[in-house]
Amino acid sequence: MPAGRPLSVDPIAEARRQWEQRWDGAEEMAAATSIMRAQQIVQTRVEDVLRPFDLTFARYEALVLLGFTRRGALPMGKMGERLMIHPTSVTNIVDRLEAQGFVRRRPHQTDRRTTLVEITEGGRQITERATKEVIASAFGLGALSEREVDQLTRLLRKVRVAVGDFTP
Amino acid sequence: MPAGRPLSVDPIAEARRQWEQRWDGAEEMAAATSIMRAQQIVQTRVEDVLRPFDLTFARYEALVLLGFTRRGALPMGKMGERLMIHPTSVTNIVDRLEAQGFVRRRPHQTDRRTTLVEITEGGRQITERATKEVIASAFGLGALSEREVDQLTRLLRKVRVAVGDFTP
DNA sequence: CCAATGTCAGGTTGACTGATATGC
DNA sequence: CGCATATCAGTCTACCTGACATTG
Repeated sequence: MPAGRPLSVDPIAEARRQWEQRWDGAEEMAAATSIMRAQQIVQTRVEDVLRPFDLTFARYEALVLLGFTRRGALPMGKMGERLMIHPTSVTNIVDRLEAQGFVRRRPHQTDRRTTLVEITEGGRQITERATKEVIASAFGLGALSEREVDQLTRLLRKVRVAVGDFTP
Repeated sequence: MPAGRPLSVDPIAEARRQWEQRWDGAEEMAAATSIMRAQQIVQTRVEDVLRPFDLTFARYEALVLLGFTRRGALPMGKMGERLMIHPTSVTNIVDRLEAQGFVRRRPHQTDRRTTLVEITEGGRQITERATKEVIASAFGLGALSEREVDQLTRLLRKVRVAVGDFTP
């Protein structure tokens, strides 16, 4: 997964060592760099699993979200809000999912400005099949115990709260 | 920072609740999604700070890396290895940094295949100035205590080891 | 001859900005 | 009228693959 061969020393620990010789905040630098790398690991691991299904992580998340709703449908705007992505990215992602037959656009009953996105039966099926594999991959976090996984979620929740993702 | 307004409930906690009603691995899903979001937060925070310097996170990391070396120079390949990025990405990043005058390409003394990338005086200066601001931003992790920051680094190190980033 | 190094061309994804058509 | 909703065009970063020239 790394670009090259495994290094003989932890590159982040090494950077931290150098950083603290001239600057403050070496701990934050190390944590931030670790987050950047961990994201890459999770994304690569999940996308490797999703590739045979012709899905990316972003499109997979959209399908899962739609599958969670009662009617299997959401307005474009709501999707962007829940997935925390840009409105034009929603358009882009829904375009692709629709071309694959996994969702379809439907007019809203009362508000003709809004477009509803509805998951299709095919979309539901591929979500089920893909999810089995994603779970098996443990999102690339198989090295952590259940306790550590929860600890991680809890720590990162503080970061998300601080930035105003939601009102706790 | 979020795409829309803050939500009234933690979207990840909500996804976890729904996920565990039908599938296994809800804890890993929540942690993985938290990592994805945290990366976005860190990246956005740092890039906001770096924008006035006309630097991206990737280019800033390259400058910091070069500044850490004794001679202020590294072969392209080594840079990609240490930064864990693709060879063509190294070319791209060095192209831009060179156009900005922050690095320059130099031939290697003995191996004429390799290109050395050397940080310039201007590159060093902008690194110093940018770093002051980056430290002040705490990489977007200001909500965590020093202990929590280290805890985070430690947890994510396990993930990196498991994927073979380096030999511990 | 084979391996390593860096570059280039071309394709993909997703994010962003700014403008626009439509409808509340 | 202002505001919301979604789209479109165009730009950008970063990644990847495959090919290539040069050199060890």
